[in-house]
Amino acid sequence: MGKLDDNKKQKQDALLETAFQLFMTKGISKTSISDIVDRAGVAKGTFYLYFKDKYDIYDRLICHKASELFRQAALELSTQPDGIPSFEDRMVFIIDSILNQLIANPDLLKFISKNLSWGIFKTALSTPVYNEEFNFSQLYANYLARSLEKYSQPEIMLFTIVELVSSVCYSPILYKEPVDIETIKPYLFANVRSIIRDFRIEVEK
Amino acid sequence: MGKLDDNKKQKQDALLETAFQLFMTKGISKTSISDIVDRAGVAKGTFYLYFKDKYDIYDRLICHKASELFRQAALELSTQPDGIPSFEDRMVFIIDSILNQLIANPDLLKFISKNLSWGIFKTALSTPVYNEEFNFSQLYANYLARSLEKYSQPEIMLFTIVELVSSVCYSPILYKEPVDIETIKPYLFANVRSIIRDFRIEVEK
Amino acid sequence: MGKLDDNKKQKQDALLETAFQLFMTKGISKTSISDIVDRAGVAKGTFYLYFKDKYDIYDRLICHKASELFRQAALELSTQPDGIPSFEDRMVFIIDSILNQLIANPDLLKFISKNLSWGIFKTALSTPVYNEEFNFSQLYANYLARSLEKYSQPEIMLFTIVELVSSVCYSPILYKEPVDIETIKPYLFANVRSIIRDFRIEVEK
Amino acid sequence: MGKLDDNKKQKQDALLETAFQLFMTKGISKTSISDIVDRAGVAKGTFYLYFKDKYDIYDRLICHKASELFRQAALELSTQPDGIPSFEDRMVFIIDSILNQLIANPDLLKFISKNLSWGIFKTALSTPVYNEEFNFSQLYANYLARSLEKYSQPEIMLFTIVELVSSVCYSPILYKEPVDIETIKPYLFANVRSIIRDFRIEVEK
DNA sequence: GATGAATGAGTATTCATTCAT
DNA sequence: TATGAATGAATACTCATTCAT
Repeated sequence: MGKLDDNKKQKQDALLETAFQLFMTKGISKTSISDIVDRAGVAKGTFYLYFKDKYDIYDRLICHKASELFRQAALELSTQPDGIPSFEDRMVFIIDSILNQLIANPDLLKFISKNLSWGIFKTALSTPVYNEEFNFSQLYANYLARSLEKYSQPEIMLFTIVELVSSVCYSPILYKEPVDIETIKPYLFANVRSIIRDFRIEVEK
Repeated sequence: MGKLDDNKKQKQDALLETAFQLFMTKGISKTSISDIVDRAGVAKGTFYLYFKDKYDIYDRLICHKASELFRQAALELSTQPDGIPSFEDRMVFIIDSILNQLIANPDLLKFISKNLSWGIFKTALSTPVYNEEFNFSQLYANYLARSLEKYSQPEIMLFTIVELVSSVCYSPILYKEPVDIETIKPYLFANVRSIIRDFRIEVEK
Repeated sequence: MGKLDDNKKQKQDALLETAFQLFMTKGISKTSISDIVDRAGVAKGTFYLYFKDKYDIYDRLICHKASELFRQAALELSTQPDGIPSFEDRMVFIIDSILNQLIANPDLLKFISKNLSWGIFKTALSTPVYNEEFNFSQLYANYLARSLEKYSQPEIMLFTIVELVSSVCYSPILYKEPVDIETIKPYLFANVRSIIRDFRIEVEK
Repeated sequence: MGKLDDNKKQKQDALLETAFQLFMTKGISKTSISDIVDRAGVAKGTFYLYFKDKYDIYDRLICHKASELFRQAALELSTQPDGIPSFEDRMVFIIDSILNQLIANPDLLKFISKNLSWGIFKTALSTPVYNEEFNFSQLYANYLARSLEKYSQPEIMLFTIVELVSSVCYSPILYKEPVDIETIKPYLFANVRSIIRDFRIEVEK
C-alpha cells in the first residue's frame, strides 16, 4: 500500500470517526455534512469522494460498531478459563458482555439501537464490510455445532433473541424505565434461556 | 356544543387525519407542515393553533393509534364465546389480534413500531389522551386479578412482552425477513408463553 | 360617565399599561399584539377597536411617559421652599429631577430615549393627549417670563438642551459608558448653563 | 491575490453596498435578507457565508460609514491653507464638514443617526474594522496635543460634543424641525465652543 | 361593543450538492 | 485527488389583520 493510499485511507477514517462522534452526541438528523467535514478537517467536496450521503456513512458505521460489540463479547468469552459451558451459557455470556459495553457507553446504544434493523444486523454479523470485519454468524454456527443439544430454526432463534435483548435493554439503560437495567437483567436472562429451550429439539434417549 | 366548537374540532381532526396519512406513507422526516396543511385544506397558521410542531401531532397520533390497536384487540377478546381462558391465553389472543391488525395494515406498523418507546406506550395505554381513549393498563390489571395464577413483577413482564412482540414482528411483516410473519408466529407465541411462565409465582399446594 | 364608558376605559387602560410593561422589558419589535392582548386579558379584535397598530399605542405611550417625567420634575420644583431661583437654576433643577427619575428606572429610559423625536416631544409637552396631560411648554414660557434675563430663540434653546441631555444621559445611565452618570453630571450641568448663557440677550444697563 | 479571492471580495462588497442602499431607503426593519441578495445578484446562502445576520452587516456598515464622514472631514481640514487654527476652530471645522456631508445626503443621516451608540462610535473611530479604516481618535489626540490650551476629561468632552451635534442636527436636517439646519448652525457652533471652554483648564500666567 | 378562530403572506435560516480551480 | 465558494430549494414558524358570531 503506497503513501497515497495511506493518505486516502486517512481522510476516510477521519470522516468515519468524526461522523461517529457527532452521530452519537447530536443524533443523525442534527448532524450536517458541514459539521462532519469541518471537524474532520477536510473539504466538503472530499466527503462526496468517499460517501454517497449522510446515510451511507451512517449505515457503514452501524455495521461496524455492532460488529465490534460482538467481536469484543466473543473475545471475552474465549478468554474465560472455565470448562465447557453449555450453548445457553455461552449466549447469556455474550449478551451480558454486550449489555455491559452498552451500559458503559449509553451514547453508543442510542446510536445503534433504534437503527439496528435485521437487514443491517445480518450484514454486520456475516459480511466483512471493512477489511477484516468480525463475523459472528460463523461463531454462532460454531457454538451450535459444539453444543450437545440440537436446535430447530437457529436463525429464528437468534433473530428472536437479538430483537428481545436490544429492544428490552434500550429504555432501562438510557432512562431507567420502567426499571433500571440491573433490575431487569435477571429476568431478561431467564427469558432468553426459556426462549432457547423453546427451540431445543428433544432427543429420545 | 356550538357551531364554532364543531368547526374547531373538524379542523383539528382534519389535521390529525392528514398528518397520519402522510406520516404513514412518507415518514415523518419527509413530511413537512406545508404538506399537512395543504392536504388538510387549512392555513398554515391554523396548524400552530392546535399543535406545537410536527412532533407534537406525531406523538398524539402514536398514542392514539397504539391505543386503538389494543382497544380493538380487547373488544375481540370480549366477544369470544368460550369459557374462562387462562391469563396466558388472553395475552396470546391479544397479541394475535394486534399482529393481525398490523399484517392487514403494514403502513401502520411502519408508523408505530420504531417509535413506540415505553414512555409513549405507557401514556397511550393508561391515560386517556382524548376524550375517551382506551385504557389497557386497567384491563391488564383486571386479567391478572382474574387469573388463578399469580405473577411477580407484572410491569416488567408486560414491558418484556411488548418489546419482544413489537420488535420481532416488524421485519417479518414488512420485509418477510428473516422469515414471514406466519412462520415465526408459533415460535413467538411459544416464547411469550415461556416468558409468562418465567414470571409465574409457584404456589405451594 | 356611565358604566359602559368605564368598562371601555378599563380595557384601553389595561392595553396601554400592559403594552408599556412589555415595551420596556422586551422592546417594541419583540413585542407582538398577541403578547399585549394575552397579558391584558382582552381579545385580539378588541385591540383594533382602540388602536390602529402597535406603533399607535407606542406613540401614545411615549408622549404620556415623557410628559409624566416633566410633570413630576415640575412638581418637585414647585415644592422647593427656596426664594427666587434663576431661570438657569430652574432648568438645571428640572433636568436633575428627570435624570434621577431615569436613573431610578433605566427601562423607562430605554423605552423613551431613542424614540423621543422632537415631533413627539413637542406633542407630549404642549398638547394634552389624554384627558389632562401635563403641558410643559406653558410652564417653560412661564419660567422665561418670570426671569430677569431675556433670551433669544427660546425654542431653539429648549430644543438644544433637550437633545443634549437626552442624548448624553443615555449611555452613561444604561451602560456606564464612557463614564457613569454621576461622573458626567457636573459637566453636563455646566454645559447646559453655558448653552443657556449663549442664548441670553445682554441688556444695556 | 488570486481570481477566487477577487471574486469573494466582489460578492461581499456587492452585499454591503446593496444592503446600505436598502437600509438607507427602507430602513433596516423593512429590509429583508431576500431584498438584499436579490438586488445584489447573489444566492441567499451566499449572504450567510459572509454575515451572521442582518444586524451583522448593519453594524459593519454603521462603523464604516461613520468613519468615512470623519475621514472626509479630516481630509478637508488638512487641505485648508490657513495658518494654525485653534483646537476650537478645528473642532468646529470638522463638525461643519460633517454636517455639510449629511445635509447633502440626508438618507445617510437617517441611516446613521439613531443608531450611532457610543460603543459603535468608538469602535468606528478607533479600531480599523476593514483593512484601512480611518482612525479619528488618534487625530483627536493629535489636535489636543498641538493645542496651546489644555483640557480636562477630553473623552467626556468629545462624547458630549458628538452627542449634542448628532442629536441636534437630525430633526433640522431631515424635517426642518423646529427650524432648518442653517438657522440652527450658528447657535450650535456657539454652543460647541462654550462646551469646549467649559472643559478648558485655566493656566496661571 | 367584544370575541378569538382563521388566515397566509412574509422571513430567517439551513444544507446537500455542484463545479471551477 | 482535493478544495471550498456558491447555490437555491426547502422549511419552520410568526403575526398583523379580518370577520362571522
